[in-house]
Parts: sequence; C-alpha cells; structure tokens
Amino acid sequence: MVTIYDVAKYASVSKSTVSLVINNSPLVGEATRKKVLQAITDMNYVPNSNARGLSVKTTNCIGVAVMAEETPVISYDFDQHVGLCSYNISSGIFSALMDTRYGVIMERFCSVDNPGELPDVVRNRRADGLIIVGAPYDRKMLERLREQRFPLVMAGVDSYEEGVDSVYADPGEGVRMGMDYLAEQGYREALLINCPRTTPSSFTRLDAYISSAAAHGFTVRPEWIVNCERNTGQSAYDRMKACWEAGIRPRAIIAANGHLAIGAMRYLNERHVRVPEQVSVIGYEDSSLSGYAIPALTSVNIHKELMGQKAAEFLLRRLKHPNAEPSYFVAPAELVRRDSVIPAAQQIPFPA
Amino acid sequence: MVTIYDVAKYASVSKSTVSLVINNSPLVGEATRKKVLQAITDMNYVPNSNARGLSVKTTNCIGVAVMAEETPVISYDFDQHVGLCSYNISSGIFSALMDTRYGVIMERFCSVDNPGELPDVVRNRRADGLIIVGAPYDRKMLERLREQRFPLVMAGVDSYEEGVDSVYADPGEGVRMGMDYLAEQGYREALLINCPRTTPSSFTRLDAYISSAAAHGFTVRPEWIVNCERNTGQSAYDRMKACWEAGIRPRAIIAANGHLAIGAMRYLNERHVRVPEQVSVIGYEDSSLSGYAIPALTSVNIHKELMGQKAAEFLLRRLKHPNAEPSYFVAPAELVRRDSVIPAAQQIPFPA
DNA sequence: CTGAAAGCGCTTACAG
DNA sequence: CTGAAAGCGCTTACAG
Repeated sequence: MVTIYDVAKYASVSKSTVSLVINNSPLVGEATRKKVLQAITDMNYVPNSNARGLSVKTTNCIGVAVMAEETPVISYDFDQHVGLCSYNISSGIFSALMDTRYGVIMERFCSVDNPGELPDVVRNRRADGLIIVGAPYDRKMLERLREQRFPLVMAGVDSYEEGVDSVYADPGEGVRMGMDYLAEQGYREALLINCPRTTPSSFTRLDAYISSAAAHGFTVRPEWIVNCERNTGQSAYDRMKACWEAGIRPRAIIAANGHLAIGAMRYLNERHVRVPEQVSVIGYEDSSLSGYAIPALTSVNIHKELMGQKAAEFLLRRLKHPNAEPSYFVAPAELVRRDSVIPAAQQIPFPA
Repeated sequence: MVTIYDVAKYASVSKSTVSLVINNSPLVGEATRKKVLQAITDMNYVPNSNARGLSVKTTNCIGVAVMAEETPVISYDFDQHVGLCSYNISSGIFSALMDTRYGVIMERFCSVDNPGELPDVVRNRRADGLIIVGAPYDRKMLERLREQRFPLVMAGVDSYEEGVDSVYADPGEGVRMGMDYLAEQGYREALLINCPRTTPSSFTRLDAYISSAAAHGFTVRPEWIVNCERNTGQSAYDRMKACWEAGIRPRAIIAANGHLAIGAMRYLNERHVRVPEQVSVIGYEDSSLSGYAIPALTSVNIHKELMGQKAAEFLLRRLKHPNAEPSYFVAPAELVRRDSVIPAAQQIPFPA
C-alpha cells in the first residue's frame, strides 16, 4: 500500500505538502502542486480513509437507513415487497452521490423491533450523516438523533418533519390530479381505495377526494370510499371483492398507491371484468410495479428517484452548513398515462 | 465522544486491557473482564472504527457492487427496472450481515462505462471484501481484483466463475422443472420465450427445453422457440405479437424470466386472450414481479434472498480463511404454483 | 494476567 | 509557500 509518505518522498516534498495538495488548499504553489499530483497518479496513490477519518473525525460515508415494517420475511407471495418505494428512493440517492467523494453505507432498520434504538450506522459512527428513507420511523429515535445533532434528512411519501430537512410528497395533490383526469375523461364518479386510517395521509387523500368530487360535480357515496385494513394488495383485493359482492359497480377507481391498485385489478381480472374497457383504474405513488401491471397502470408519479436525489443534496448541504435553516422539498406530481384509463364514453357494459 | 481511554480510567485498568476485552482475548481475567464490560455499558462506549481500522488495516465493512447495464435512466416505463433481481439478492445480503459487526457499503457499478476500472469501494479501500451482484461484469475488472487478492464473491443467476466463490443458478434445471409441470398438467407442447442469444444461459435453457420436450414426447417446432432481441418485457411483448400474428397458438408458454413472461402476458391481455384459461404461462427466476402479475405468475423460484445470504456467508468465510478452497453454491430451484397455469383439460377454446 | 510504548496514515496548527 | 511535530483512537508485541 502506498502511503502519503511515499508520495512525499517521490515528489521530494514533505507529507504536509502532499496533504495540502490532496485537500486542495490554496497554500500550495502551482509548480509544487503539479509535481505532487503527478506523483500521485504515477504511484496510483489513494488516501487511506481510516487515517483521514481518524484525524479529521469524518467518515466520508453517508448512511441510508431504509425503514422496514418488520424483519423481512423471505417469501414470494403477493405483497412480499412493500419496500419498492424505498428502493426507488434509494436509487436516487445512489445517483446523486455517485460522483462525490462519499460512499453510501446502507442498512435496513426496523424501529418497531428496536424502539428508541439508533441505526447501526450511527451507533458505530460509520457515517457523517443519515438519510432516513420511508416509514415507519420511531419518534424517540428521531429525538435522540436530533439531540446528538446528527446530520439528518428524511425522505419518504409521508416523511415531513418540522425542523428537519425533509423530502416528501403531497398525496392530496395526487388524488386531485387523478380526479381531474377522470373528470376530463368523462367520468362522473369514482371508487376511492384508500390506505388504512392509521396512515395519516389517508385523511389528506379523503379530503382531496371529497373536495375534488364536489368541484367536478361527482356523486359522493359513503360506500364508495373504502379504507383497506392494511396497506397491501391483498387487502385491496379483499375490499374490492366485498364492494363487488355488495353490488357496487364503479366505472373508475382511484387507488392510494400501486399495490392497492393492483390488488383491486387482480380481483376484477378474476371476475372477468376488463380494465380499462369496463373499469378504469388510476394509481398513485408510481413505482416499478406500475409499468409491469397488466394492463400497464395509469398513475400519478411522484418521482421517487428525484426525491432520493434531493435528499442526498440536502444532506450534503447540511454537512457543509450544519446550522442552515431546514429545507423542505415536496415532490412534484405528474400524471403518467399508460393503459388503465380510457374515456368513459368508450367503455362497454358490464356483463349481466 | 467517549474513548477507550475514558473507559480504562473509569474501570481503573489500562487501555490495552480494555482493548483486549473488546476483542475478547482469552488473556483477561474474568473479574477484570466483567468490570470493563460494565464500564463500557455504563459509559455507552462504542469503539471508533476509523481508529480500529487504521491499526488493524480493516474496515469492518463489506462492499456490495450491484452491476448495472448502464447509468440508470430515471423513467417509469415498462422495463425501467431490470435490476429487481439484484435488489432481491441484496436483500439476502443485508439479512445475513444484520447481526454481524459488518456494515455494508453499497454501490451501483457499470463495467460497461468503466472498462477495467474497479468499483469505488475497493479503489478507496472502504471495505474488506466485495460481493459482485448480477451482471454484466468486466473480465479485466475481475482479473485486477484477483491479482490484488481482494476477497471476492460473485452472486447472480449467471455468476459462476471458476476459482472464485460463486453463488448462481441453474437455468437448465428451471426449464426442466417447468416442462415437467406442464407435462404433468397435460400439455403436449409449449412455446419457449428465451432470452437473447447473447446471454450464455440461453443455450442452457434451449438444451433443457429440447431434451425435456423429447423426454415428455412434446412436439418441438422451430417456430416455437423464440429468442428475444433484448432481455426486456417489451421485447417479449413484440415477439409474442409476432408469433400470434404468424398464427402460432400456444396453449402453454415457458419464459426465461419474469419480465419476459409479463411482456408476453401483456400482449395476450390486449388480444383478450385469457391467462390461464386459454394460455398457461410459467416463468423463471421468480421475482417481486411474479407475485404482482395479473394473474399471479406461476414460476420457478431460485430463492434469490437465499443466494444473497449464501454470498455473504461465503465472503465472511473468505475473510477468515483467505486461502480456503473456493466454494460454489447452486441455488435450489422450486416451483411456485400461483394462478397462471391450469390443467390443459380445463382450458377453453381460443376465440375464432 | 496487566501496563507502557510504538505505530497505523493522515491533518493541522505552528514556525520559519 | 513549506517542513517538523503533535495528535486522532485504537491494537499489538513486549516486558513484567
């Protein structure tokens, strides 16, 4: 392993000078700098990050804690991976950090199993800052992190936190956008498949649904507003079944996310009800899944990779300016038209 | 920050003793050990990994380089994420490393854009070893890694490498298993949707298909063996369309992976051909996608999380015993029966 | 079984 | 603009 000392000798300067060059200090003369840089490439020198970290109290790593509901069960059932959203956000983080000097050290962390605990990466001080991706996260954990003044940013659909850099989405806007589109396509009512009431954003969605329905003159009926038991496709499948068996025949469905949309679609397919020819479906929180649905799911995209990139940017800024005002970023919503919605006028009757 | 020195003072022993306790050396008396351990928990001491790394030339991190075809394009089209397989393998790595002292530092790496280059994590010596997940990986990169004797393991469907710890799958067995199942369900022929000829495993699959067909007395027709242009759902969609328009009417389809299966199913759905009532479909390399397909995809599972776990185990072993013989692990294949296959006898006629 | 000492590779005041 | 020196927090022979 070639050390800073070797480089110094080779370039016939002192270690300190080499160090200054590496950290491009303005204190070094142009000629000296060139000589040192040459030596570095000649010898293929790469600084030892442990040593650097030890003196400068820095790791040059960024921690990413992906929150998980519970210790992941390895299985391939429907709903095995409610973690896709976090996966997409992480992708954005990787892109943004690709060309920086930071490495990313990733960890799956379950606040539920370890209430109040800190992610391993901060306990062992393996990173200079942390991005908390997704939910659920623990209040106590957050408190401790803030007490320690550990550089922190939150990223997730529902991850707004007052006073800490946050990147999140506005589910209300998503619902509104979906409703506008349905209205534009000639629909006069829509079944809302919402997440569980335990999810705070379910109320945001509900409000948006109701006001949007009013604005467009949609009929609003209580039975057409359903909350799933859990945030899973299976749950949506069950609710869809119950609705159908209760005689509810929606021409359009608006779902709180891709999993729920696909769960409902699965039931319809079993019933030989065609999407979109008989029922149009629109999703939210566009994920990898949407593109692969059959038919491909029309959906409100919240640009999750962009969320990840923003989160990374926020953290880099925070590391530079620990006392800056907190920043917030609401992911822009955008309707992605695929194949699951057609104009109401083109739909065909339900089977008898 | 509390250091080893503080602990020593608190426990009234020397730094060395504390260090010995931490690295549970047998040289410490039981009484002393207890006292030190107590001090450690009392003071909430956690060793500085940079310092440790610096003296012991170790990072306590494991690198995971997820190979990517190209710099990822942020988009939400069909086929945006051919990386799901690697995602599933990574999950297994995380699980296996969860309760060890290792952190995992992850990186997306594109060999194609950087021929011969080493992943950042090894260039900067941020990890003690590396798991290369998925493909494509560069021959030259592999060479350099081996020259440096950097602890290495490969993990991926096609990741067998002579002389290096490898975790991979046997696509031939998968095809055989699928064909057996189709035969058992009363089918007498099947359309093979294979990956591109550029993928070495396409030949393994082809051989298995042919010998399996012979064994079961299936009719084999050249037009029923199709190689997709690219390894994407879109490509499978196109091929399926071409087949259909050429008058090919398979009662069963066996696809080389989930993406291809779903691409074909998408075309059939557009044609109002029902799966499985008119065409049964069976996939391979079971992924998150399969469970969410509509209908849920019957598929040969190669337990990708298990592959990740094994890869992690292999790397830990390699770190302990740098000169051990290389280990190989072939992921066990298992048929997962979901909803895309029914007995041939229960199928209904095609539309006129 | 325990302590004093050197060293890991870097950075950063401090002199010059 | 450059060099000598101390220090970051730990580990590991080496004495005792």
